[in-house]
Amino acid sequence: MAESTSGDSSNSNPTPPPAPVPEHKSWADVAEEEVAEEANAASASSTAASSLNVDELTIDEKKKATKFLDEPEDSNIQAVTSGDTPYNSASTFEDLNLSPELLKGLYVEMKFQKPSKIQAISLPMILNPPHKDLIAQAHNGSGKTTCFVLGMLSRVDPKMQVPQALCICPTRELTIQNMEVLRKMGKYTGISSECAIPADSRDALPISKRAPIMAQVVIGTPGTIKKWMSFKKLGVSRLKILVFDEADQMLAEDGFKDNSLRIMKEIEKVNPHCQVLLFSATFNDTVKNFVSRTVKKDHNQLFVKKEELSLEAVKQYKVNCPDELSKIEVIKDYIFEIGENVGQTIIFVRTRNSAKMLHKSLVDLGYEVTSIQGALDNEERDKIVKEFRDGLTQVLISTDVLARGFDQQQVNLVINYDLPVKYTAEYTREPEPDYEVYLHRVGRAGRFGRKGAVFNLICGERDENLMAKIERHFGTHVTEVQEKNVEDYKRALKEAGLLQ
DNA sequence: TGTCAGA
Repeated sequence: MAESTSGDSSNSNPTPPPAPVPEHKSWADVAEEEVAEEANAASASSTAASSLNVDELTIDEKKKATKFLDEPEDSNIQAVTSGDTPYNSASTFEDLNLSPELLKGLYVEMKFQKPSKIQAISLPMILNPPHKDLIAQAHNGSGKTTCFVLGMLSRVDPKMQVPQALCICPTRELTIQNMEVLRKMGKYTGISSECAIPADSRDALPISKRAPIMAQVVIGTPGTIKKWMSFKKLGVSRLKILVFDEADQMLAEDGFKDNSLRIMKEIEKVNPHCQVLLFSATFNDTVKNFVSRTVKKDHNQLFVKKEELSLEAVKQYKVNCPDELSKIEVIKDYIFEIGENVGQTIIFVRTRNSAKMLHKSLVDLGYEVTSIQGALDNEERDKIVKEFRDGLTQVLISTDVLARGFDQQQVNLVINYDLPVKYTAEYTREPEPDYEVYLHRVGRAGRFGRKGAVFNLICGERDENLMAKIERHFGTHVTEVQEKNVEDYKRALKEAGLLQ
């Protein structure tokens, strides 16, 4: 059984006996506290975690009193490192032995000054030999992308024109977004890259007639990557680093598990030392347990408590609506009316069809909105996202295609037209909220510590229960806004910092 | 049900 520095690896004492926990915990406090939890969770199945030693990473909080780029200073990230490889957190990008070209990209193109907290901790683990696998959880909008993009760019040997880094994302949109970051950051490196997503239908060449991929970095969606690999157009024998963005979804039973595992195994077969990075803002216990068995045994991991994940920057509200129609009225007569100038808005719906219907309803009422969902043509999807990014549209209706990762700083308002629900085969049971999706949706607002608000439109007892469970899960209170009370909405938006 | 694809 585990040896851990928390001193107690038995199940009998899940909470160490510390004094009353102060509001602002020091790193070490949390590390110890959580290690015990971790050990317990892991003990159920004898996983890798059970043989981990815990190094409390030496971060002198006081020395680092200056604010990190984007994360709450007191955010607690629990690090578990395997073996005895010591890692020092990086207080500057210079600490990381990056090439001058990469540094230039970071400072000039990205306009970064210093690593965010997750970057400071994870980058040494990613970049330093022996290049262990890493499972990393970090808050929404905290700079996860930079971590793995930097990892990929810095591992590529510029002299070899073959794929050396591969990143797999759940959606086309996230692939494109990540590629834009990579190209910007790697602008001065000369590293080549290619998106593995379905091409525009017109200039699509059959895969069998395509030249093999030479690009050094490939980012794409699972279907296309699998296809390219099976047609031997994407060689993986020289891969040094494999990244799963939104890893919990990529490895979830009802997500992309099969595809992801197939790709991972294929790579492992020819290339057992390829470093694997798993990044997400969320890892529920089931997935957490599974992924830690999926990667190599001596992996490192970073986790955040779920209570800490709900961004304080984003205020959460709920509106009880007597029926579906009144949801539309709430949106147009109150939220749109009062929140006219608060920035861009994303309205999340559960199904493709409701995206279409709500779009039509709002357009019929004279509002300029667009909508996106997976049934649209790829060209159409790209166009709608571009228009939204360019600020040509203010309101975007979306299924959960955009729930994760979509980074648009002007989005200050998120409306949950439908609450996210976990799909369960046993529909006899009462529905469970999808906590992870909820958190990801909320995270579309308040990017990089900006202000934001989310309105949850509740209809009926079922929704009330779901909402209550969400509140309980994250340990937060979601303020109710009276359906037809203008002042309530105003107060909410003021409180969120979106209204004078 | 939604996310990826393709028979």
